[in-house]
Amino acid sequence: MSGNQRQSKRIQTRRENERLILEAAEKVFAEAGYGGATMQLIADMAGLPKANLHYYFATKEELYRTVVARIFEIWLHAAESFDNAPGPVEGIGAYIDAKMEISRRHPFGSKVWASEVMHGAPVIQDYLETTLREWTDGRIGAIQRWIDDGLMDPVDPRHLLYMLWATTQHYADFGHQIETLNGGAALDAGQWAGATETVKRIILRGIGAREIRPDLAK
Amino acid sequence: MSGNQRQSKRIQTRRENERLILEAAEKVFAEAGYGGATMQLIADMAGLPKANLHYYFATKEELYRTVVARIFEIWLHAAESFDNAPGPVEGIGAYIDAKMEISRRHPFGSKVWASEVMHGAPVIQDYLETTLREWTDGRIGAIQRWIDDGLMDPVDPRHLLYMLWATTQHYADFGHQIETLNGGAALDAGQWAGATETVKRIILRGIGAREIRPDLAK
DNA sequence: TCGTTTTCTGACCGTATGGTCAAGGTTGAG
DNA sequence: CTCAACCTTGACCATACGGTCAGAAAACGA
Repeated sequence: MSGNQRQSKRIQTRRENERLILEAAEKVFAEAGYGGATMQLIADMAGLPKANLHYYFATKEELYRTVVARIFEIWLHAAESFDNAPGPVEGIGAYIDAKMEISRRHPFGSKVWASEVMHGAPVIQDYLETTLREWTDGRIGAIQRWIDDGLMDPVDPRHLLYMLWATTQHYADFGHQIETLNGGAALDAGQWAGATETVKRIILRGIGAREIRPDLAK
Repeated sequence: MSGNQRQSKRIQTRRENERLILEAAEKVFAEAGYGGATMQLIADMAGLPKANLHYYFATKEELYRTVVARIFEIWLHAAESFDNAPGPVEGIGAYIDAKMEISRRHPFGSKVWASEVMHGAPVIQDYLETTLREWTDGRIGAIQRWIDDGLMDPVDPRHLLYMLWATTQHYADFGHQIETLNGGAALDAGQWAGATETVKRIILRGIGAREIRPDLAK
């Protein structure tokens, strides 16, 4: 209860409002698209007057950029699960787990990202050409090393990555379709686990991923 | 050169204009989203005055509905390749071929469909609940029969279908990202073939699909 | 307490959009 | 040729949107 770390009320309010706005914006951009989203709708959902949004974010595009950048951060963080794995079973398995978890917990963010890329990545083209390309090249190298080490079949690493992205993100981006085909109900915890297991199993078996067996190592 | 099948000029012009409008609309809706698309932009791309669009399609929404319905037709047609296949190798293989071909030849349509579903399917919810659900249930039955006949591993057919949709449509919907990671160039014919083969191989192997061997049949 | 900085907000503005309309042009059957 | 049905289009309209702004309110340092 002491005064340690007490934030000034100004900073506290600023953070809280920015959070409210960004969460509302993420949802509205995801559900209506950039063109269909209106500042008024975002303001209403955040519980703030529209003019207040423009106080924190000068323009609609700036707000959108901030939303997309935050999503990219989450994406990058999940990508770390790929690293430092001894083989494809651990690395790709953990990556699928992480990306399925993102689809489940951040469906709006995933949709905003998908929408952005589908429309030609007008605001994050530079991310694609720098950070994403570097990350991709690095992971391609890792996969190739696993292939060379005989830990999996020789599969084009690039297309394998695309498959991983596609299958995991599908559960967020096409969640509405999946929900409809599920009788109108969202997937429950067990169904999410089943989806994750099925995806992991098909892909790991499909690439002929082999467990590392230390007893066979020289 | 005879007059057989000569269309009256009126009908001819009507068809041509509707085609021009629908093609332009598909592209604009795909690139800008429903909210971002404007009738003026579509009109310019079709080479017609805006008022003329409203003569053929009363409202923006009606034009959009028509575009989406056309895409669904293509989708359904490709789905036929699943049928009458003796086993998963032929059925799923042909389906992947067909869907990859759609992604390649109709990227705009695929994006419009994806966008529509991502936004909660406001105009095609009835399709999802009727035609798509029936088609899906039928295919789930076919897959289950293959499993029962020992032609593939016991895999949840539902998630397998989602994987097929996700991986194939990804090449259209996320084509811009793939292009960027491909050094800024669209996939050439060889790369498309490589993608198709990789997807087919990983999935068919992943589900343990076995060729039918007539010599082993009773 | 006082003055300054930051935050908040209703009212307002210019513009772009979906849609309308009336008048003129074109086509084709009788 | 005639006339009705159909097609085309520039000009127009109401609305909704992103963005602005002046002034009130709150927070803060001294």
